[in-house]
Amino acid sequence: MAARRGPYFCGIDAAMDVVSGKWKVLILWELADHGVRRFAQLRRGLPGVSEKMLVQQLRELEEDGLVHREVFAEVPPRVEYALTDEGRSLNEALAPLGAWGTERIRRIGAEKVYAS
Amino acid sequence: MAARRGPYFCGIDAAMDVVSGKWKVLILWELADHGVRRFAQLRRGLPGVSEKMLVQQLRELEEDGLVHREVFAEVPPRVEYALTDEGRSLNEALAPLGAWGTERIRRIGAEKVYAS
DNA sequence: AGGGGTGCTTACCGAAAGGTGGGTACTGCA
DNA sequence: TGCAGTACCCACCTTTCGGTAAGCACCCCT
Repeated sequence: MAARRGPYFCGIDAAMDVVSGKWKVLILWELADHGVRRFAQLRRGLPGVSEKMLVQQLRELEEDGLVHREVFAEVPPRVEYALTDEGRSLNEALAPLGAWGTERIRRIGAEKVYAS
Repeated sequence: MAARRGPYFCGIDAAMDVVSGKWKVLILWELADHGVRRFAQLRRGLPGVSEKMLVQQLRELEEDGLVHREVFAEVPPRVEYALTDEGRSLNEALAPLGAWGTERIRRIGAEKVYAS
């Protein structure tokens, strides 16, 4: 990921920078839905994601301050992911876009196949 | 561009599909700002965009029904671009995201360099 | 006659994104 | 004994994205 972080043309540009990545918004969505999630739970919640991609996107979201990562020194290892305040506010800002997309799916008839 | 158009996990997924592309949201923004724009006007309004990319992104936005393209059989040729109703509604859905991005820019201090 | 503007198209190329398949160190269960 | 689960990391490879440069067909201005 290109790690731009500015300079930006405008706000949307900045937001898109942080949110671009095949799984980012889906991860945000999943975390907003369930609160705290473990790695394997996210993996199961996002059908089709590879482990590499999931790690990568989570790390980037963490770097950008949207996701909080907490490691428990246990065996077997446990790592929990949750949204930060900024992540939650981003999700709220994404909500209208999600609604628009849902409307669009309805219009063009592209059904979702995966259970949420 | 991968031309997915479904199946989607959810609304955001669908919206992101339509909006992903380096210049798409900027084009939408520009058209929302000025109403009708000609090719060269858009080009000048988006510093750094190449002609190829601008054509490509405009065509995709047109295919997705967000932008209306009207060709006038004149010489020199004239082509006008404008948002469709769906494009306008997408822009409205993007507004909160834009606001979030602006807030974020303020927080992390990544200044925009280009005049809007 | 030459340069610039109009709105594109095509070919090529490098970089980046994303997928595949392996390995790790440890435990619990059968 | 051997397989599954935990949460990753690594090297490699392919696909896609986006940029560069050129051409086109016609016009106007100087």
